Amino acid sequence: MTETMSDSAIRPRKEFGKTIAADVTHRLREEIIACGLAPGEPLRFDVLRERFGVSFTTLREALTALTAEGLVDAQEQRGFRVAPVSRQDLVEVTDARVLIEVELIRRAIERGNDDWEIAVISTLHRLKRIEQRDPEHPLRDPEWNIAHRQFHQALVSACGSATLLAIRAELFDRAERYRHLSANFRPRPRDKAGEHQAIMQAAISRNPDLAVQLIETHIRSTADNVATYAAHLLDTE
Amino acid sequence: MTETMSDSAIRPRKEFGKTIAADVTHRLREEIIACGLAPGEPLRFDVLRERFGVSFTTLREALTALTAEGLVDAQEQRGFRVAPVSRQDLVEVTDARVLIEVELIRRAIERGNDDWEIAVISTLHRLKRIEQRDPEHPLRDPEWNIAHRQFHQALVSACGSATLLAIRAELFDRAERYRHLSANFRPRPRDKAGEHQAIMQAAISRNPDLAVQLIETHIRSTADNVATYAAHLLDTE
DNA sequence: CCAAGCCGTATTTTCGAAAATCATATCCTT
DNA sequence: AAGGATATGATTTTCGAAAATACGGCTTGG
Repeated sequence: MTETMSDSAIRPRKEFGKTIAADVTHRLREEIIACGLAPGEPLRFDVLRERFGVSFTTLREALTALTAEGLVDAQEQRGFRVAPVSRQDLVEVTDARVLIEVELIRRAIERGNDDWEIAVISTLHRLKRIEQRDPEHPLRDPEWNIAHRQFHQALVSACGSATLLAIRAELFDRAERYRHLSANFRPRPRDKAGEHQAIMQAAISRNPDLAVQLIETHIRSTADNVATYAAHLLDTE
Repeated sequence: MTETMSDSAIRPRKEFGKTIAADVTHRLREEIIACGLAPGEPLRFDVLRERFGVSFTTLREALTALTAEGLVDAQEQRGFRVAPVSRQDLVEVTDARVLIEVELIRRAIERGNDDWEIAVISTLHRLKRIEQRDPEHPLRDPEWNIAHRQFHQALVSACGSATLLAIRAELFDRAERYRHLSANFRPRPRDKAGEHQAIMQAAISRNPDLAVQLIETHIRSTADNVATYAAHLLDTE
């Protein structure tokens, strides 16, 4: 009876109705995206078992799921490692994102209703609010990352295709890892707040061509930034 | 010493260097695509364990991988089932395929070299050869399915993006399942051989606009066929 | 000195039993 | 008799031990 849903003493909280494997998958994904586990780093079972407090099999399931998402690299019979990064991969992910996101923003603008507009506006509002706390290093703030993800998610959420949304989400995660990779070396962030604001306005005022152009620029210039400031990490691999 | 690599007496062959889990994933994928396991059907461990001769954990890993591919549906704490089919899902998969495949065929035509042309021509040749064996029911011939997959794969293989190729392959598999779903009810196949031939010629003669148009028609008319002849299976779910 | 094969160790992969969770039928209470 | 709690059986989920496989150093023969 003293057991509420969040006896978050230490680790072993686990949301109701969810499997431990799904929980570990989620936590591992976050760590890899945040580059707490470096690209190319071997993922040894002993170490992970210690860190997450679960058994071999459960870990294996999580690693298999992340392999399908492109965040982990399975080397059969020789274990897993964090998916390596490369300039080529960055280019591919960026291109794929542009292709898909551009299409989805068009569909969303065409189909979005009141709820969609409200979601776009409110997620941007929260993002800006959080941004004010530390305008210099937003990427270091986990809450900013969540809010940022949710804003971009909201923008395309009305596109009408769960299939394409799932693919988009996967590519977004892979791109976010590259952003984190370069975050420590980037001198100062460019005017992201302004860009997000402009995208929101183009979307809400139902101007698909402008929105598409802004989104494409947003994605490509972020990738260019990564390629510049993480160059030393991309060429060695 | 009598043990060569293919002592394919019964089941337990396993390619060198591969894990059992990867093998089971592959076999399960094929069965689901061929609708040997019906859409929506519960995937009980006891049954699968019997059928594939592996343990709980190995099965779980395979099911997790297929869940990420959209062929299996995980219901946390309540097991797995074959991903259900629906008209909506068919439309989404078709749309996504057109979006991506159209882009990839353009890139492949622009970048393809001699090896690419040879691959396209030879995979089509093999497909036609196999097709002659049973022109009425090609889908029932596993070899035709493989050859068909390889021809479409070859067409886009020179696109230069492993990322997009992986996404394309996933969508192709999901679409192929729908084709098998309606195969038993389709009166007679339309002129697929001719369509493939035309696509090949447009690609090799480096006519991207024509190739794109043919591919889009090819994909959409296949989907329309499915929607028509598997209607009773799509509306009930 | 080098190459090739071999052995011991480190690590992954697989298994089946045990724990956790869900679904169903049963039994109270009102 | 209806509604709700509870026990029971079926099924999934998790675990750690055991088997399989890869890695690295060592020896041996040329």
